[in-house]
Amino acid sequence: MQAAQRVFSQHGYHQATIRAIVESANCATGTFYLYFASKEDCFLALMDKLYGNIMEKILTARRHAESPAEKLGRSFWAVVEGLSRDTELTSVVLVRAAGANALFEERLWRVRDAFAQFIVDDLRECGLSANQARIGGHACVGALAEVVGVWVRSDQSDQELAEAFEEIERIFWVGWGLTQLRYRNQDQDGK
Amino acid sequence: MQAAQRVFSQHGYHQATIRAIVESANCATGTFYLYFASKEDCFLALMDKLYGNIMEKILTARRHAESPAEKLGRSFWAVVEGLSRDTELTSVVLVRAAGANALFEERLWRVRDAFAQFIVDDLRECGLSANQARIGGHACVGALAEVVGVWVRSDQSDQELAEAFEEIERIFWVGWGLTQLRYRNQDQDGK
Amino acid sequence: MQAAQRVFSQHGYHQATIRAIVESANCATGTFYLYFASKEDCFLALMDKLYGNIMEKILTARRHAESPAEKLGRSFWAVVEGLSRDTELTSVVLVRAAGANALFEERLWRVRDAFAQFIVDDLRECGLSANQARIGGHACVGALAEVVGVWVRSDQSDQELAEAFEEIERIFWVGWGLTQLRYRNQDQDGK
Amino acid sequence: MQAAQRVFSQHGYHQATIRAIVESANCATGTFYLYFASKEDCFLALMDKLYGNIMEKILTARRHAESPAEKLGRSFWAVVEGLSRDTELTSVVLVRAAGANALFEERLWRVRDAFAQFIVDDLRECGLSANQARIGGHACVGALAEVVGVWVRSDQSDQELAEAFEEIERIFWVGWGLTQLRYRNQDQDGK
DNA sequence: CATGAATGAGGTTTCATTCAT
DNA sequence: GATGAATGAAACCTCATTCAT
Repeated sequence: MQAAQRVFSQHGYHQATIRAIVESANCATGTFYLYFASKEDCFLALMDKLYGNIMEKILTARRHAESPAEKLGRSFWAVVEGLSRDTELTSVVLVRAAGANALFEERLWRVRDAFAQFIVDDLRECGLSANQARIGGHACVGALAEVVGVWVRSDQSDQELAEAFEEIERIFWVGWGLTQLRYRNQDQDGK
Repeated sequence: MQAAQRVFSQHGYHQATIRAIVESANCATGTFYLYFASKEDCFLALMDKLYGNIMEKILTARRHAESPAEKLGRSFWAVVEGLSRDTELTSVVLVRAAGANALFEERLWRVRDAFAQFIVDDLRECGLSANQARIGGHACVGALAEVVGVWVRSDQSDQELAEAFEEIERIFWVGWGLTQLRYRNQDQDGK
Repeated sequence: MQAAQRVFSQHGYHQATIRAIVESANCATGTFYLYFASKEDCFLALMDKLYGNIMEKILTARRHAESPAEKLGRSFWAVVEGLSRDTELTSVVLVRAAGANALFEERLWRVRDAFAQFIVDDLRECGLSANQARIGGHACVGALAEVVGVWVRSDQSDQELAEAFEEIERIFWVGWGLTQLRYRNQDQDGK
Repeated sequence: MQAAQRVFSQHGYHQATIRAIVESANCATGTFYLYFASKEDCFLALMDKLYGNIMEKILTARRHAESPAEKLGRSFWAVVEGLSRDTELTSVVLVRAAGANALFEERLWRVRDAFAQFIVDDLRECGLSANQARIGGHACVGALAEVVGVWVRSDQSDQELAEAFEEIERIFWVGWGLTQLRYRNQDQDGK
């Protein structure tokens, strides 16, 4: 029934009607309400699904990392993997959620802050100042989100998104004065 | 009558009602429609106001720049000035517009792309590869937008936003291998 | 200022806005209300203008008639003259008034009944039964109104309307068993 | 749900509110929109209902007619039957539709023209000139519509309408020089 | 006399949600 | 569990009318 994400992805939250969702899912209106308490709840479930996926990947990645720099690198690529898994879902959550609803917005920011906080913590452990770390965390999340937004709109391949992330990684690593450890390549090898 | 931005800023586009706007403006419903063709038109006017402001600042700044690097630096700070002039307006356009309406979204991306394009052009002139320039442009816009989003939510001072921009400037300049010329300081002195 | 009839004629009563009327009259909204108490009042004034014209013509025509049959014939042609004088006004009153407003409708019927009553009275004097006279009166008014409606829509010439009236006159006169006295020709000659 | 015709009949198109209609139908506002796309659509459905009824009766009547004169006579009485079936509906369509809306008006004229055309065709076949036939068709439709309008306003019995039609038939048949075949009587006998 | 910005009641329409079947 | 007809609150927008200038 999560093919509601198709409708949200195409029309956005407010333009999407329950009717369109259930038609897309080939079921009746009432059936929708067996699985979701409300339209809002359905959207939140989609948000949670994406963020759950990503957070899980991040946490797994970090468990296997031995240095702060490795944690940073692996977290970074965990996000890429999570976002590029399902373009539609990513589009819904990253692009359609923002101005739709106070609750979505709040949750969206909470998760972006959480992602940023991982980076901030790692940067601190890598020796950067509190200010540099804090700003760097948000800047990095913003940069990633923007290229994902561009990628989602333009229907580029996963490969192109990965290249963009590599360049962002390069910029930030150099900017932060870190030696780049290319965890991404190792991830790819492992696959 | 643009104190409609107050209501949009507080409630977002869809939750904002014409009634709330006119009550906030101490006028009648019909009066609103003397100045705006529709609710959508009103919101677009706010978007155009902010973007007009910023674009004007950028273009002015670029006219006085002599090197690509200077253009890049001055454009960067023009955006800061434009965004920090009016927190409420910035919040409306950057945060509330995204998922509200297909038209807003499209216009929002168009402007973000336009901003990114300035950076891309300058980076190309500075000798970076097409790919690096393109990705760098979007990444930079994303980083700036993110810290503005954080700033807007947290009611920090303009000074704190400026510091964040300085750090972002530093990261990207180093990441791009450019020598930083600190146009911002000169701008500030000039004021 | 009665060029309000232009707007009513083009758009009908409800679709016509005061704004359109005053723009067409090159004056301000307030000025409209110096001459008419309300939109309804303005429309009623147009109705009264047309019916006043016609009624006056009828009464004049009847004063010069010596026999019931002559009264009938002359009344008949007075209506034609009145209606064909100003196509636009005729269109407004005959076509646009009907379903627009209870008051218009009531007045419209009152006048049609008044016209019919002239015919009824004359037919009675010509010896027809009460029933025949009553039905004949209404039928005749209806027939005339219909061809006027067709004429108004099709922008035919006055001559064509006159021909249609002649044929209607012929049908009814024969149907009523009256010898036709061709008062119309005499009217035309007099002009 | 076509008891919306009750409200249209009482108040006319513009004065009739959806609220009044649904209150009269003892249902909710939304329910109205389950069955009609809009207020206009609802009114058009009523128009089509009446005209569909009448047209069907006419076509049936004409199929069983053997001579042009018989077709003419039978068509004539088919209209009477159709109009007198439901006073309210007739009142809505014939009286309330005219000036209410450009679309209604256009459709109203189209149907009146269609009715007139039947008569015109038959008259041609009966040997009348093109001009006589054309004018006669419209005049006849107008005469019928007028007496129906009077009848609707005065709450007379069906019998009185039928008598009026008989007299109109008589006038036009004599006026056209046709021998009257009294198809109506046969219809009535057959019932 | 003339103006036209301001008014605000009231209309149509949408759509998330419910609940009897 | 599944259905979908019914609900009705609430939103946007129009436009005849007023009145201070």
